[in-house]
Amino acid sequence: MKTFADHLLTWFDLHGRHDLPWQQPATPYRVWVSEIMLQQTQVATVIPYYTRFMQSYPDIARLAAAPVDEVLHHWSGLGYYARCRNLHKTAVTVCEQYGGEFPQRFDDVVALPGIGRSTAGAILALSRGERHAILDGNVKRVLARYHAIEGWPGRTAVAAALWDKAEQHTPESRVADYTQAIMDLGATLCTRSRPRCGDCPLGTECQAYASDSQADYPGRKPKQRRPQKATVMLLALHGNAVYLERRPPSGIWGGLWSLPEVTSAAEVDDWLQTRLNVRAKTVEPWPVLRHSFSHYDLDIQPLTVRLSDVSRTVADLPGAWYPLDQPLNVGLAAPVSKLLAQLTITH
DNA sequence: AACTCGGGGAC
DNA sequence: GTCCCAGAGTT
Repeated sequence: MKTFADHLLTWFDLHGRHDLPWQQPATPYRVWVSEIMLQQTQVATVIPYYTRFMQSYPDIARLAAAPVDEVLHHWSGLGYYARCRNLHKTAVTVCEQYGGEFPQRFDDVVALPGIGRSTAGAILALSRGERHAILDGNVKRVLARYHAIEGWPGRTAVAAALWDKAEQHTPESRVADYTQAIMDLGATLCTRSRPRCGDCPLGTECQAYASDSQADYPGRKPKQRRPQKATVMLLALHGNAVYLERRPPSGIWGGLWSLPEVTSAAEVDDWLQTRLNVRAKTVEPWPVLRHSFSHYDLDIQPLTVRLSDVSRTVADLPGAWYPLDQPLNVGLAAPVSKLLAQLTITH
């Protein structure tokens, strides 16, 4: 009697992905970085970031030694920036507490910041072949269909049922291949829309396929309306430089550099006076830029502000002036990058 | 249990 | 436009 894993492994040898950048070699460090980048992020999006990251930080010691701002610069545009700060924090921890060798015990791995149950399992399974289950978006979809598990996986009971199945199916041998195999199946064949069930090694053992109800699994998240928010971003110009401030570590775009914000155009003069101790020579509005997050829409009103005189600017500014003609070696929020790029063009 | 955290690919 | 992606941390 061939098991779930047997079918999957046979299929994987022929049709799985064997040439992803983090598979050669699949060291704990390289797998770890890939797993963090791949959290809620598609493979095609990650690959160029991963390649650049590995060129700059070929080992964990180099990552730990780098300034967090420089690491965030490599992450800029990838989203979920807490992942990056936790990555750097973990690199420092591993170098200081584990002598630069990634820990091998599951409890030690899952205790590291940014590494949860699934990511810890993936690291140990993929890089060391240890028997641990994973439960990412691919595995959830495959197992929800195979066992016809109803309900949204975000619900605790549904997630628990899926974890149960994930543990049960994980084989004793070839764990690394199996882990890659079930992800590959979900990514290339058991896709969210139009799954290619005719080519699936699981065949009619899949309960969803057997009842032609693939589209019902996994259950959808109950949908909610996105709130609308608005802000005003100031492109405060002093000669060839623009004024940027670092955002607080928590909250949206945490730790990134961004344009200063006010709640309305009427507050611009006030802000310039209190923060920079200057007045505006000209204020020029740009077209509103809509930036959509998964949980709200943000309408950004950019204002170009030319300053009358910056010689009296207060000494201990919370931000800094960045020359527009030089590359910015810091993390920038995506819409801020867009605005600065346009600003550079129009100059 | 619900909320927060990004940006983009696929449709 | 919607949905969701190799999820985790906070409240």
